Amino acid sequence: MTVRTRVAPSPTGDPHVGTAYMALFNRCFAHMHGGQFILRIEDTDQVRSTPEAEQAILDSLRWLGLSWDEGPDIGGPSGPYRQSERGDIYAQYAGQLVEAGHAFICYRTGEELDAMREQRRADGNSTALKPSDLFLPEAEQAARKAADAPFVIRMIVPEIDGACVINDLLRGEIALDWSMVDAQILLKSDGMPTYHLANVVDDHLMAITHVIRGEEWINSAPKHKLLYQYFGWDMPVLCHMPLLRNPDKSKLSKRKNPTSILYYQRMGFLPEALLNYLGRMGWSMPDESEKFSLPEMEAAFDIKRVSLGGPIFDVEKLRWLNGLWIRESLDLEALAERLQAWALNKAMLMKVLPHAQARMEVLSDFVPMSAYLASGELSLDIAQFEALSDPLEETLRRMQFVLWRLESHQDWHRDGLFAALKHLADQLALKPKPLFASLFIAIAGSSAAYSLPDSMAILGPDMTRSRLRAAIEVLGGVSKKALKRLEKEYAALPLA
RNA sequence: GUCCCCUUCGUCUAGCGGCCUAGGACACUGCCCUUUCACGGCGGUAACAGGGGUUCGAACCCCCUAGGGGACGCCA
Repeated sequence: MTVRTRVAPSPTGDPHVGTAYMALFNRCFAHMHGGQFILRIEDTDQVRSTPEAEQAILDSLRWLGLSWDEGPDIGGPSGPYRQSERGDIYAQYAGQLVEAGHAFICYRTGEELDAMREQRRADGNSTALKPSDLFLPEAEQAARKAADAPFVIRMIVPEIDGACVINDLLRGEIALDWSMVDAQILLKSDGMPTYHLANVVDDHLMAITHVIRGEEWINSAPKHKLLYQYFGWDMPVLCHMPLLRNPDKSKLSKRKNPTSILYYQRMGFLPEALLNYLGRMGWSMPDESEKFSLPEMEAAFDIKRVSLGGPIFDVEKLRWLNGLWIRESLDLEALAERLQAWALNKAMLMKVLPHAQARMEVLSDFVPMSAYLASGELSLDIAQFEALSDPLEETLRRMQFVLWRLESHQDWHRDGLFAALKHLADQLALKPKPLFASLFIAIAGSSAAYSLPDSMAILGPDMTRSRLRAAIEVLGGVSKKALKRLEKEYAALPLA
């Protein structure tokens, strides 16, 4: 038996706890059956994927203590041939389907697709576009081909009433209407495969027998089943895990919660505890013990003990569990080592010292002036914001704008951060100084701190965002109504 | 809007037809321990979404309703 999990780099390059969650359960499942556990990086989007992002994922999974078996190298997009041959093996398979009449070449433009989807939605139908919707008259097809227009390869899907039955290891049979299944793009116009094609081809070539993935994939299972039929390959057993949730029950997202493994690392969670906590999400030990190690979990693992309700990621309980690990599983010596590895080390000092040196008179000055860089959450007081010259409402508004700006910000280095903040200040017709004043309090807990972009760069994206969110709460929070209004204002900001 | 999945304390969960007056853990809270704060110990508040069936018997099986979530991309 060979089990695989697929990990995808996030747009910002942060390794996501959801990835670790899936990897953990895949690993335990493989162990339960004495099989192999393969990790495959899904990396066919040339915009978001970078080698650094891939490396960050692998590093953080290793930090957690997860390991995996090396599967056969099939040279796909994330294999060593990535740069030179890119998606060539997938183009070959897609071409094979076209020849067999299971897929077709589609020259439809984005505008045409949008119009068709809009029409279908207006009619109260699903927005799934079928092959017959997409076919062009022969002359038009020939004309676009002659004009060298960009094209994609799409799969042929049934246009019948009735349902496709999928077997799920935990849920049993699931019937999904064919009407919801669209003529999925298999090969993009850049020649790279979509997830659906890559997924099926990879799993076949790597002899994968079981796939454990997130619930979000249930709806595309019919496409995958169809592809296996078209190719004449055996389909792996599917098992869909529940999705980790934010406290408001929506799918865990960085907009509402810190989701990066790096954040939890930086916050000072032990890898054992984080992994332990993930193991308690939707799963329990037969004896209901709360604290257990990876080997203990593997030894007791049974996929049938997965409960299907989407668990809310509760940082409070994670903290408690982490405390348990610190108290019960580390002696003083080990704890000292953990602290050094965490932040009390020379590398960290070298990052901070350039900013500290000019401000120090005695060595002991260093500790209070740098504490905010190592701290977790700061304890802020609304009085600190009241002392500023701006009204609280205005401070709150700016804080929210900054948070939104940084949520989509990718270049997490001092210059890029400064540029982003400066740009926002320009849009707001402000000098940087008044904008920065409240940010200093949010980020450093005081107006006396190292420079803002430097501080943010050292704190990292999730910690920075988390502190901004905390500041917004201290300022009274943003109601749903206010949020709508602010979103409008934010969208209407001049480009400056 | 269309389809799919899910539904036990605020949260994570145990439970897979009688052992349930529903158990454990976090959080909250009372007491004890303690020079403080934690830790630890002993208690407490708190849940089977609602309505119909099936059954001698239902948290557990079936149906309906409601609620939540997900999917509907040249993202994965």
